[in-house]
Amino acid sequence: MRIDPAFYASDVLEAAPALLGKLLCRRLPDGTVLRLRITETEAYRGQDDTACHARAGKTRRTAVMFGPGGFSYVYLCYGIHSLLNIVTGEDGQPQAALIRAVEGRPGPGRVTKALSIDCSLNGIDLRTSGLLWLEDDGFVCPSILTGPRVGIAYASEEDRGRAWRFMVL
DNA sequence: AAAGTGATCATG
DNA sequence: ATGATCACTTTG
Repeated sequence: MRIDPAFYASDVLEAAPALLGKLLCRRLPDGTVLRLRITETEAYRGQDDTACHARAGKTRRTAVMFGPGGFSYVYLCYGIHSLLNIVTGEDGQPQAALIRAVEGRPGPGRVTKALSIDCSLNGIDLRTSGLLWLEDDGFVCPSILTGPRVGIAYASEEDRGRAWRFMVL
């Protein structure tokens, strides 16, 4: 079943680890439905987080992060890879959880490749969309590891040190 | 170790 | 219009 809409309003520091074990679901243009279990996420939290895209304020690209939780934030990284984030939190607080890996697909670029996700899926309402959504099948992760986020060398030392990366064993 | 790739955003 | 900057992957 689709996850509770209220889930998306929670703070990203709760939501990002809670996404582990959930099913990322995608209906392809040909009608095929793919379901892949989330195994790794990272939290990006607010304008004070120097690693977060929202740090410089609201722009066209980051606008969806400033809205309420429950929407997709997809952007192109390094000219090649589309990266998928789940926007969380209340309206006005820019937060999102990056989906870094799903079962059998380590790497945020591989996740979107496996599910055929690109920037055209930015801003999707995950609570109602038939193209992209999340499901909870009751699976509970046996244990969760945390660590520093990846690829944010430009962030402040303090923010680089935060253990906002979450992975299943 | 480093290329490859293109949207994005701040400059002018 | 131009240029720097990337929440990555693959190849050697």
